[in-house]
Amino acid sequence: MAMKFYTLEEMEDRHIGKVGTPERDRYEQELSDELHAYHLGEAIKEARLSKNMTQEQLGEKIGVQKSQISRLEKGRSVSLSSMARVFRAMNIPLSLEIGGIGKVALW
Amino acid sequence: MAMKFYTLEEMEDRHIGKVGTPERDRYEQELSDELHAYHLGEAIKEARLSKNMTQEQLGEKIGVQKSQISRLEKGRSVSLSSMARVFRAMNIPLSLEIGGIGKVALW
DNA sequence: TTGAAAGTTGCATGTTTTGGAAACTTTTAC
DNA sequence: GTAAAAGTTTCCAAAACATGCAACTTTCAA
Repeated sequence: MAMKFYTLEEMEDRHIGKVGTPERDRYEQELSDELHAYHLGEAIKEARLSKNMTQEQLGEKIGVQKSQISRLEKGRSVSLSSMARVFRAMNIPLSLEIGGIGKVALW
Repeated sequence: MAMKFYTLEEMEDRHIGKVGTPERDRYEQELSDELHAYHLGEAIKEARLSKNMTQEQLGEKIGVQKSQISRLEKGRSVSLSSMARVFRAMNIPLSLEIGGIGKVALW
């Protein structure tokens, strides 16, 4: 008995919605959010290591436990506040760059 | 009867904690978060206007009501996801610039 | 001045983040 | 190979966010 196979795109179209619909945009947004959270976490870690700190030390600095730092570095959707707090503690400049508009310092 | 007056700094020291303590740092962090949220809101608005869109149109684009856009522009601590979603909808590049580390594209 | 369009706010509610504790796992130095 | 240090994960409660909806206010053009 022959079986029909689908491409990832076909499945996404069928189950999430066609490209261009708000639902689909939302889905792709979430996907990329995770990717970015990942990168952000990496960045935090890189920064921390560049300052020769352990998660615990960084945690102390901003008043949270090391587990919290671990979570941030693991990058499960890090908030702007967290980012700002962490980089500020390390005295590393952090800003948002908005194409054609300008930069917004985050701390 | 004479009355003692205090400077803002004195009050902050007394009621929130001396500068340098985690509590105090947290407090000042929150203060600046608000400031930034404000700027971020402004930035969203500026971007939206630069694209000649109403809050309602932008809302439609990302699948939320105009009230939501209003709130974002009013800027009560906007999340990274929101920022990304909004600027992405307007096709405006958005990235985080981390001093000495690099840039992280947010969408 | 008035009606429509644009923007803001209160309320209710579901979701996401935050954070501490403590257990568990991985890495590192002897 | 062991013990300590560093990092991760789970459990769970509290705070912060996101949102729709509907009423309200402001802005603006005719």
